[in-house]
Amino acid sequence: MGRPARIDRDGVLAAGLAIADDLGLEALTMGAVADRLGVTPMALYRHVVNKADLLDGIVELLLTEHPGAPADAPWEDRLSQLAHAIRDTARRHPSVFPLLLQRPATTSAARGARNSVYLALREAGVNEDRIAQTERLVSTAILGFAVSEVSGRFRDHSRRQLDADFRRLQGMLAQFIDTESRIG
Amino acid sequence: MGRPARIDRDGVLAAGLAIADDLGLEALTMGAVADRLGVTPMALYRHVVNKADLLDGIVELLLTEHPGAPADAPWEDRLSQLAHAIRDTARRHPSVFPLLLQRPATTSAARGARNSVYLALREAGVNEDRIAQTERLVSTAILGFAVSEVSGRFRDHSRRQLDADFRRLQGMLAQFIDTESRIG
DNA sequence: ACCTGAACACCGTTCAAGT
DNA sequence: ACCTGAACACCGTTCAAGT
Repeated sequence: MGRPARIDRDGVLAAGLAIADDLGLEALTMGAVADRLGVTPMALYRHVVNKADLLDGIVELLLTEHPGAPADAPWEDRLSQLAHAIRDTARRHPSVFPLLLQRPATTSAARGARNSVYLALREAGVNEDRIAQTERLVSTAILGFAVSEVSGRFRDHSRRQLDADFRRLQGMLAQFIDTESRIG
Repeated sequence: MGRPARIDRDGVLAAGLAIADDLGLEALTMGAVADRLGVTPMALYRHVVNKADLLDGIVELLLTEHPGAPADAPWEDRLSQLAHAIRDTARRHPSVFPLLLQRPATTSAARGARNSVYLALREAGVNEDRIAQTERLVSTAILGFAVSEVSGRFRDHSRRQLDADFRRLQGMLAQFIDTESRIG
């Protein structure tokens, strides 16, 4: 006989993300998530297979957070917007974001994000058989910077300085893409 | 009345690193470290203040692992050697290495590594007031790539492909430094 | 000075039992 | 179908006690 579910997977993931954002990754326990949902820890196991699955789901949330850039803007602007969106996501979720650099981007949300970059690089004139490699290097540089920034590696630097660093990083990547497109 | 110490801090850190290397970060418990040293977990607390301190110490070990590049080689070679040394360290310690991106590089070992890059950039002709920023971007790109590689983000790519990516990354950074040196 | 035994609060996870 | 109570193995950490 069915009982109406009081919690669901999305709710569990959202509660977990909120805890990590507010209190840090080590405060993200099954008990804390359960408390926030008004339920016992054991109830969570119907909705996530274990804590690793919970973490995977939370990281996946980050990828679906921002919509893709408008397709009509010039590719330079779209790439720049994408970079800023990544940086903003990192700032909103400093505890969870670093995990993005540590798992294979094989989910459909990850593929979607990657494809936005592919489209822009194609439009930039990068040769087809160089696009995947160029995307890896560009994305890795942006992610690496965002992780460093939100997890404290640049703790001693001002926001102003980090903004300047980020602009310079974007300049470096633009130059790189430009060179790639000439190799064609 | 003194009793000869059976373990010391360096031994504790080394044992911890070995466990993380062999069995992964989640196997790195106070109990596992103690077992490896033939001692009870409580004995560790005389040599590390707590588990966070143990982790900090282990990460610090990574920085002192490889000696600086020979100072007489041309700066391009020194920078390239440094990049390869970082990548090698990442491969030797895939579980612990990602933490490097997540803490402020304020220890003396970190300062030493950073200074090697400063020297090379100065020799490359980068203007003094641009050197620190250039170092941050170059180091972050290398670290970000190395972390991605060893923690599974590029799981689906062959070693051959990743070697090619790394070469391309170094090319991008060389071009960047070249541009910086022209701005002078 | 250095290590241990006992003890505590907490954590992830299971399983049978309740509704 | 969904949640809970009881239970288990494990974890980090403390403190007083042993040598």
